[in-house]
Amino acid sequence: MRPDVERKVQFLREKGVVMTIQRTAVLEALDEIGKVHPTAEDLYNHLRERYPTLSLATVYNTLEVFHRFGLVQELSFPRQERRYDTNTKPHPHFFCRVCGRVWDVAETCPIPDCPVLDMETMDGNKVERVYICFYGVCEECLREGFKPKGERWPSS
Amino acid sequence: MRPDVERKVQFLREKGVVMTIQRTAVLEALDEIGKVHPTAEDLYNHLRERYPTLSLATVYNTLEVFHRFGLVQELSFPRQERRYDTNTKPHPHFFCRVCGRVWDVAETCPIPDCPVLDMETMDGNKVERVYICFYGVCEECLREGFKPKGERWPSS
DNA sequence: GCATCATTTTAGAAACATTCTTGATTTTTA
DNA sequence: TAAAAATCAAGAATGTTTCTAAAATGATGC
Repeated sequence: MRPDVERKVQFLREKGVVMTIQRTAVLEALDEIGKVHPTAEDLYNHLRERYPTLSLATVYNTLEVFHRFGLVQELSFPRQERRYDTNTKPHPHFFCRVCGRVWDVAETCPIPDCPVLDMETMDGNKVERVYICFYGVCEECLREGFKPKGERWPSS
Repeated sequence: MRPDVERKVQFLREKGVVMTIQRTAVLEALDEIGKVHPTAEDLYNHLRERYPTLSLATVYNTLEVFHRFGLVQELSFPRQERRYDTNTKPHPHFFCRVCGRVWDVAETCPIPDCPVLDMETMDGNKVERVYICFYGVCEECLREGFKPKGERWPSS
């Protein structure tokens, strides 16, 4: 088990969460394919082979637990399944409306420092998190003439 | 009919969109309750009395047309119905995770100028829109001890 | 203004993602 | 290892959004 995963298992145990095979499996799947910001079903498909009796509902329930304990961030885009991000620090995403992929912008193109990202309250409202998302068409889809790449992520 | 609505009716006609009573009604409803960033159902409920035969599907279809022609922006939050915003210019929102309300931040607390908001391309990807959302607990819910206010918007 | 054709609306069915329920299984505790 | 607590699997249920087909409406040409 990767140390990152081990650490999260430990963290959850300390919080009183019963760490079952399934929950650990979802942690590992997130570690393996988390960078694509997978949906619950992506994780389920990734794990079915290894854990044939795992059910999609368990994946959803598990992700809800992880979310409750701050291990994952939920992302929602119009006409898209909910996605999960293991990086819970605020960081901007790019969402390609053609192929439907989502990725972390900072990886490829760092954002200039912006005071907006650090506000803790706004006009009396408590800010717990800031979402920034660039919405548009990715380089690849631009080159390929806006053709969506799969069944899962139709253009909209 | 308010001049704002009139102008949008005109705009859509020029684009070749058949302007029916229903479509105009949805434009008016957006004009009337648009500031709360309503869901399709909110708009439907707002209009049912005036147009008893209007169907929810028509509201959805109509909003899709408006979206296609750039008159509304779709907003999506985890565990929430899709919402529609008549302000299609990028502007930050606040989403209260307790009562579920969404509002425009700029109205109450202007955001400092931020270079991030004006990027047209990022690393070769075409940026068409930038979403910024502050997520947290609103002033009122803080005061009232995190009690959700209605059936429609449970805390999550 | 009327006939024709295209488009839109309605109502309900369907699809889809997500959540809930129940009994079975596993884990924890002692 | 037994009893209690928590979780899981499977499928049913829910809620939102989309689709379908027939009826209604709107546009166009006369």
